[in-house]
Amino acid sequence: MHLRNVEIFCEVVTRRSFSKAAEVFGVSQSAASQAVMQLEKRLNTTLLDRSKRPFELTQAGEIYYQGCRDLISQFREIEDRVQQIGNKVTGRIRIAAIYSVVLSDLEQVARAYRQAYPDVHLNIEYLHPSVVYERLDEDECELGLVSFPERASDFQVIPLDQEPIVVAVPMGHPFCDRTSLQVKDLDGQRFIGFSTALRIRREIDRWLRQHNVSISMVHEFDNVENVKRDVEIGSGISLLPAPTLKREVQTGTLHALQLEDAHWFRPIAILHRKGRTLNSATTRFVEMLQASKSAQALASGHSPSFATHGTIQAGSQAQAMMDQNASLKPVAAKAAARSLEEDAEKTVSVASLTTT
Amino acid sequence: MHLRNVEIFCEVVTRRSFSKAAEVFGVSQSAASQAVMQLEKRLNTTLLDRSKRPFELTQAGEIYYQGCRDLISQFREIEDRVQQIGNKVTGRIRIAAIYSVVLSDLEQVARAYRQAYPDVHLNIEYLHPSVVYERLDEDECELGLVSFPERASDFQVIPLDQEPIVVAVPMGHPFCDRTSLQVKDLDGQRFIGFSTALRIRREIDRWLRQHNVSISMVHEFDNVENVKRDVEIGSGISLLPAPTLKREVQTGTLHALQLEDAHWFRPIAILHRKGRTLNSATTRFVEMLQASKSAQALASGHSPSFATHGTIQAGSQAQAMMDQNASLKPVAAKAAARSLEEDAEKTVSVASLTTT
DNA sequence: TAAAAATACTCCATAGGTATTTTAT
DNA sequence: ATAAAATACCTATGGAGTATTTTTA
Repeated sequence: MHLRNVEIFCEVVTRRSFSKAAEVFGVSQSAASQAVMQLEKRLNTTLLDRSKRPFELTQAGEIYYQGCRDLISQFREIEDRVQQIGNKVTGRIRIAAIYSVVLSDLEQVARAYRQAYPDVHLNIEYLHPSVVYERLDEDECELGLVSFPERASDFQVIPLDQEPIVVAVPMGHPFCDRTSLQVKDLDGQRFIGFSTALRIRREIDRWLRQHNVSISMVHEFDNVENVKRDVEIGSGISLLPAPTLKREVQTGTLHALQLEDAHWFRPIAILHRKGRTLNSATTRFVEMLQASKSAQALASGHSPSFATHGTIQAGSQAQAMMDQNASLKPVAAKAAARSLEEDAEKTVSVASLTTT
Repeated sequence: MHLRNVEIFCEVVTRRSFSKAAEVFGVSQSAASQAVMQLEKRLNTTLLDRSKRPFELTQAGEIYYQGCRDLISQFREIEDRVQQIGNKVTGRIRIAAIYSVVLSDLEQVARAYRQAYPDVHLNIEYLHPSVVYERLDEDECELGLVSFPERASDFQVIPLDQEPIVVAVPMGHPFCDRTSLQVKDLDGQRFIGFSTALRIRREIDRWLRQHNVSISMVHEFDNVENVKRDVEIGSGISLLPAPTLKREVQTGTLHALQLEDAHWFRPIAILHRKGRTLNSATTRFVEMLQASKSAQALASGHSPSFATHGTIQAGSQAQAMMDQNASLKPVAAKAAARSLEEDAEKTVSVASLTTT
């Protein structure tokens, strides 16, 4: 009996889907189906009630699932402990990130990480904030990447970044001539914003209120991509975290303006369950993320948290912020090279934890 | 990665031998070797230091073994819980019995059990008493069968039987004419006995002393088979538990005589670790063992513990005691038949827990 | 030298893929 | 009608056996 079948079963159950689970493990839907059927054959029981869609767990399935979930994570922990002796990094990291975490950033770190630790199965999913918290709650991911982290008692919060909030304006907008604005300039503008369900919207509302600025919210979206598209077609302007505008500024489809007299930031943080000790693979990923942020800060000549200290930079700072990522690549690449050398000294072929 | 490989690895470690472990799992030595090597390949580590004989665990191997041992028993427990829903009995029972537990008895129950629960992997080993306790201590067996159970605080003691002690005499011995003896008749006899390391020897010594009978111990052995052989060739007589003489009396190579004025018994008990809750397979086995004893008692017209109540039977009681087993067969067979029917109603092929 | 484990080589079972059918909404 | 899961079928991998070599005490 393959332990992998048990893993697949658990994934099938948590995802309530064979195909989704199959995807996670990089196998065909057929394989996932067969894996579960094999378990059922071995136990001579039916674990899932397939007469419903989505399927339901049978009593046996419930017991099996509850038991095996723990078991598998225990097993992973043992394997991790063994690997630590040889300073090897293997295992699995599942990351649940909010949509608006700058993809290029995270993906760049991920690429570097995969190169540095090819034996780690790294999986990143971009989800709605509430789903990210769900995933963490259900122990279905090792790390969560969120903005405005809620300080729930059972999550460990690791601050990662403070993203400056800048003004996004469409090309051709009167503001385009300027490189920075005052908050009062925003008064009376047509705004594209986030839906009130999102924390960032509530923060922005609060900030504007504090500055006695009133805007007219013409459109609301629950994700940053739609906001940007709407700004691009001239529906209005918006307040957005600088890094989320990187691509649009580079391609010249949007203009970003710094606010001179506001120190508004979107805090980004890494979350993980307090109960579960992070395996070394995950620890390394966190370190790499933090390192990439420090490198960015260094390159742009300020600490990531400079704003909280009130230092105000002059000139086209918003622009500089958006170019931060340029510095990441060499740093990550170096880390990757070093680690690969280390591995090469000891071994040629390294079996992957989850694919063998 | 097969979970079975982990099981094999653990067995290899506890037995400190690939071949022994292979035997336990009913596979070739080669397979056991390959199983461990596969784990090592997956972990990309060496778990065993094979440059020593017997091999030693590496640091990694130690960690892996310690972790997996628990894990596997947890996994078994989960599977057992799942099976209990369908009233199915699967799993593994490893029994460590002392040499002198009447083989025919235990083996008959085992045969009936295997028929009743074909999906249980039942393994019985006959060992020196001290090794039985070791096995229990190391959690390397589910049940121990011993005589004169030590009441260690971490073992649960289930009394199973009280075997009457009878006098074994060779054919042609003066006692052969008689059907029973008095204790005083033993005075001055040449005796074949157990080595003083065995509890039964110390008990017999004590009994004889209490009756002011002195014998001359001419030979000592640490197992009952040698004692019997020595009595057969006329070296002397002996005091032995009645059931151990069954075969010899039937084949007429030895004579067994009851003692009229002594109520000497060898208590047989089942032991198991208090920590570990018995799985249902093991519980059933215990029940079947107890049932077989009750059936014997019924057939021979007395309760197994009758002697403790002082009832003395007349006539060739020793003979009757030795025929007890005759009644076991039908009872066990019936139980087997019933259970097979039950299973047949639900399923045709049942995968074995440990062989799939 | 003897016993135990590793290895070479082989065969067969089966895991898992693709393509298709079945099933539940 | 559609999306998802089960199934049929096929292939390639690898699990496990026998026979042999290697290794350690």
